[in-house]
Amino acid sequence: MNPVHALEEQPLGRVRALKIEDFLRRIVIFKDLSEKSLRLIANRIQTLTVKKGTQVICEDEAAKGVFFIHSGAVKLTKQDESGNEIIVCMKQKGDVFAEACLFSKTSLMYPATATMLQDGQLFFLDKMELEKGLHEYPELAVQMIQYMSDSLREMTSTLRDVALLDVYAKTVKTLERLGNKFNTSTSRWNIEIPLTIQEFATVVGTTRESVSRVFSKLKKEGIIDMKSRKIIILDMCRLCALMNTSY
Amino acid sequence: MNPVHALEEQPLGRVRALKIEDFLRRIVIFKDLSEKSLRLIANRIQTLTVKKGTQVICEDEAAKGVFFIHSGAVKLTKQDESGNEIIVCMKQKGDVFAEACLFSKTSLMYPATATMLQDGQLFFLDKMELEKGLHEYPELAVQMIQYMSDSLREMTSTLRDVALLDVYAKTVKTLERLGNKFNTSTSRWNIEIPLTIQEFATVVGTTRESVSRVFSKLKKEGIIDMKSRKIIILDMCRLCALMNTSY
DNA sequence: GTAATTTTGTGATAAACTTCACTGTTTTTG
DNA sequence: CAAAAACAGTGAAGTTTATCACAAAATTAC
Repeated sequence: MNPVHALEEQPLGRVRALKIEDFLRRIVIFKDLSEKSLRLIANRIQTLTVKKGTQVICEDEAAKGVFFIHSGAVKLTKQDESGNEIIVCMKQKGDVFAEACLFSKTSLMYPATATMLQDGQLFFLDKMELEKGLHEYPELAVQMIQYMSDSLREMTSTLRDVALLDVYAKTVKTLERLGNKFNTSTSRWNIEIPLTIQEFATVVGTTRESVSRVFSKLKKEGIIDMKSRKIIILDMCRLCALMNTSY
Repeated sequence: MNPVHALEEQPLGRVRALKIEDFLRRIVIFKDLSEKSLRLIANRIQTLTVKKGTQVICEDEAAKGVFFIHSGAVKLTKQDESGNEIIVCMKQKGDVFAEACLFSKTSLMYPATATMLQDGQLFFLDKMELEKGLHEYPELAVQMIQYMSDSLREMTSTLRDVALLDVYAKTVKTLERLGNKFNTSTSRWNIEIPLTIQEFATVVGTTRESVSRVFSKLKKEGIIDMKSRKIIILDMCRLCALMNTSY
């Protein structure tokens, strides 16, 4: 029933015995936690190895706990009654998800469905354990508030874009946003996450055909390119310029 | 420059001298705070009396602090470059707003514009003071996390609706949502906040004309009514039923 | 490496929604 | 309470976007 139990739990190879704390340090909300507190939390953490396409949690399932991404990427989606989907957020290494279930009295369910976009490893922490931790370690609570502040901020901006912009502008803005978030030091602006046009369209909140048409234009102008499910932004300057001009 | 300073500060009549703590208790995040902690926070609180239509904060203004609503209602809006507006959230007595500026390193600006929908009184707390409080009082931090969890949850649902539903369904859902949130004990499902159709349309994320057409239908069917800027939901059952049928 | 499967591109058509224009109604203001 | 201002209703026209259909390309699986 619960996907978490269905997932293969694996001790991070030989590394686990060494120091799971070192991995937790890379999670944004744990970065400033004291050694001692971190060790106590590390004891409660479960490690999960998950393949691309696996649905980690489902939006109508009882919320058991919170996830941290050690590697890989995750899309958070919601559906309407007819099964249409929107990606409300994408998360990557260092991020937290399902945090909206903390202390929630509004609902005992997860707020969204989470699906792996790449193979990766997740840390899982039981809701009650994390809640206890937040009570006991103010540094942790502060980090969580900071993380949630940023999430709220990002989401209000997304809401504005989805509600007010036309397909062309939304697509360009999404490209810019993802290019800024999911690049690596070696690839300055590429979106280092495998995304089909279909999936990209559900981030934008439109159809694959509409996105395909916009992409065709941008490719012709030499602004973007696609190689093996990854979007390459060839000219970020010109891409940004598109948003400020009336096209 | 800063609206906060431009607002009339007024000592809540003769009441201030008595106990501002009693008023703070009605703010959701302070409800379980210890007497002592609450008293310390109360000392830092500024009280503001604000008229309907006043813009309390602006989305491109440096974030000075967080607001709590003692009475009245507030709309939080964002705009795109062309000046089109969307209401990302509506808040009422007991609620907090501008909380997304806490600890934020992403931006030093407020995340949205806040405008009074009714005359009311607000409490203002400097960002740094509240951050200090969150470090010192774990109960407060926990309440804040809970509040933010609920906000995140609500916002992801809003995003789904705005992105996936058609105007008719969005309008009906918005009616239902506001009816559940802004009623009073005496009026079971009415929206006890003065809203023009124009404003309602910016909550839904569409034009006033479109909402007007939907409202016309719903009035004709005896499901809703409007009296002096307030929406009356005559038949909540039938309204909800509309969302589950293919109309 | 080839077949099977999935994904994509694009024209044509249809539907939904916005915009415009204007009249009528309600609310506010002095 | 009357005049002014703001807001609302509605048809018609125009635009944008979704949907459909199908061929082509890319990716995955064996």
